[in-house]
Amino acid sequence: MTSTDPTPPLRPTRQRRAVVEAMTSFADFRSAQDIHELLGERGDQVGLATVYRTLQRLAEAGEVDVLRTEEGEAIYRRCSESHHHHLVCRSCGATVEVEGPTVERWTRSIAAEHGYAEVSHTLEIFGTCPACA
Amino acid sequence: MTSTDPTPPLRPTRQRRAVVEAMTSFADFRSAQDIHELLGERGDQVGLATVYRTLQRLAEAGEVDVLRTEEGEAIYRRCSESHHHHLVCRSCGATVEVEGPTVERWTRSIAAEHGYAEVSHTLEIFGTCPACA
DNA sequence: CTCCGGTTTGACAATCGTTCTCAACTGATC
DNA sequence: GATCAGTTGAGAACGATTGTCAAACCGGAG
Repeated sequence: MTSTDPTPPLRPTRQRRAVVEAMTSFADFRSAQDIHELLGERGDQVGLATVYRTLQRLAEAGEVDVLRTEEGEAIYRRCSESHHHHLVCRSCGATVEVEGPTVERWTRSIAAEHGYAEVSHTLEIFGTCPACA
Repeated sequence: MTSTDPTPPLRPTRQRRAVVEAMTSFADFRSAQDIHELLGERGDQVGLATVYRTLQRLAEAGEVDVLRTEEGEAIYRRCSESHHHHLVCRSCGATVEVEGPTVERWTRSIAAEHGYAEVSHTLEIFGTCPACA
């Protein structure tokens, strides 16, 4: 913890590039397995373990968002860098990134009111999108 | 789907009572396995599968809240009946139920703005409680 | 009280998403 | 082209959760 690199150099391998690229090919949340399958169909053979590893890295780096389905499965989606939330269609998965000072302020004040520090929060909105209505 | 009971009668067995009672003995979120263990320590021997089943029933009935840990594990906690959210201590798990019209209004308006209907949402706030600070 | 049919239980197997292992491989560097 | 840390992938291992199914249980009818 004194002088070692916290993040060792990342090599831009064929597999990593393939995963990153695949992430740009859809706009909703997909599971690691889905993405693995998608890669296969495209002809980019990538091991399942590698897909998991890569998604993890991307998530840590804040380049993809991770959500949990009701069943506890992790699902991923590329995302913008700033803090935001999602409005997700329950039926087709169509996702809109949303943000706004209102919630941020509200959560902060609620936390402060109870003396909680280092506040973070998760918020997802679900609904039926216009196309699926 | 025509005349069958959607919810067959629930029998108040020893096991079910034990689980319900155990749920009142702590205020933070616990995993099914934790609760199973807790029951064992108390002397209330209940099968793990039964604990899972019972917690599921309770959750469906809205008598307990279910959350997912970062790792995807389901954790449970008894809760009040009305819609609310949680302010959870990252370090000790101490939980406060919070609510307020602000977020409810905000999510509704955001959803409306994008034409999403039948809106619901999940929101959890994490922080360090005063005792752990 | 006893019998009966549906409910519940629990030990154990089976799923399934995810992570681990480890030998083979790759790419940047000298 | 030799070197070496970072990577990969096949398959085993894991851990939470759910399914299976025979035995135990319960409450009402007789």
